[in-house]
Amino acid sequence: MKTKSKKYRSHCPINFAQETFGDKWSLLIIRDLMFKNKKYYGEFLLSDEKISTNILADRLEKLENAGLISKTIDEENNSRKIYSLTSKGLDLMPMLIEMIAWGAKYDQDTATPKSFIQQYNKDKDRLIRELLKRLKNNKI
Amino acid sequence: MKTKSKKYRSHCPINFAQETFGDKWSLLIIRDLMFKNKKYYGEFLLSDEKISTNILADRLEKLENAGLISKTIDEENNSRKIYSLTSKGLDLMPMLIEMIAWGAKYDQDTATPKSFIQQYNKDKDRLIRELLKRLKNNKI
DNA sequence: TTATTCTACTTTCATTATGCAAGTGCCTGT
DNA sequence: ACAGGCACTTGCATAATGAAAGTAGAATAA
Repeated sequence: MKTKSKKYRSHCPINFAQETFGDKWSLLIIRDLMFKNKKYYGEFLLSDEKISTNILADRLEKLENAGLISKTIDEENNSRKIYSLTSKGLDLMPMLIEMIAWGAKYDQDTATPKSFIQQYNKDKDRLIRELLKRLKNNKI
Repeated sequence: MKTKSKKYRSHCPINFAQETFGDKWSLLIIRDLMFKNKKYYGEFLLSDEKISTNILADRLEKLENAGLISKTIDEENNSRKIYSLTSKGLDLMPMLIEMIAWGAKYDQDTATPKSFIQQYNKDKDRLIRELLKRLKNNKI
């Protein structure tokens, strides 16, 4: 793990966000951690989009360096690592919820469950609170 | 402009969004259209991040093909094109607002004005309505 | 104890995307 | 007619991506 002082193209917040996770894979890893209860390297490899192993390793390292995720050793199996979201990573949830709503609206073949959109339309903030609670409980 | 039927890696809404605008430049163009009242090719080139001309042309074409922006000829000068957001593009505003809020929170050198964050904290929906109204007025 | 399997990566190399610089071609104003 | 503005294109070097195979240490089975 090399430490490098990152130079940003600008300090526009959108550019900052894009430079932090604006590639085709990073947010899919965040998604797996946030909505699919995944935590192991091997689990990320199983997602539909079929990330390759070298890219996954690279992105996990970058996301950890950016402070969005953290890595710990699994107590039950020392050859296994547990990845989880930091608070900085969890704070992406409102943005991801809006991204899901947009994607669900414009992809006619979207995999988004109707119940999700219903909850989004009914009470967005409540939806976020519930999802955060669910994440917390699964961590035990 | 070639028409190609796009194959998606999956129909997860987050993946759909990432495949549509998940590179390092597309959202900066959307940002310029949405928050900075830009509309000409030459104006996008002036942004702080210094996009190069070939990448800009490529992204404008992709965004147009994806239905996020549209291109018309400037009536006052036929050698000039006007780029503007479609409703599909405008619908990205809630997501971008959340992205700005996140970026402003975690970039200590953020260029985000305090007033923006204050308005965001006070009444998010109102902020979005005001921004949309402002965009509409500038189009006249 | 030895062998096999799990798990998380690395490495290699071909393909694709990016980025700089320079060039093209169509208006437009003088 | 000509200079300049405007929206791109083209060429080429460099960087990122992706598929496949390889490595290394811990766990499990024989």
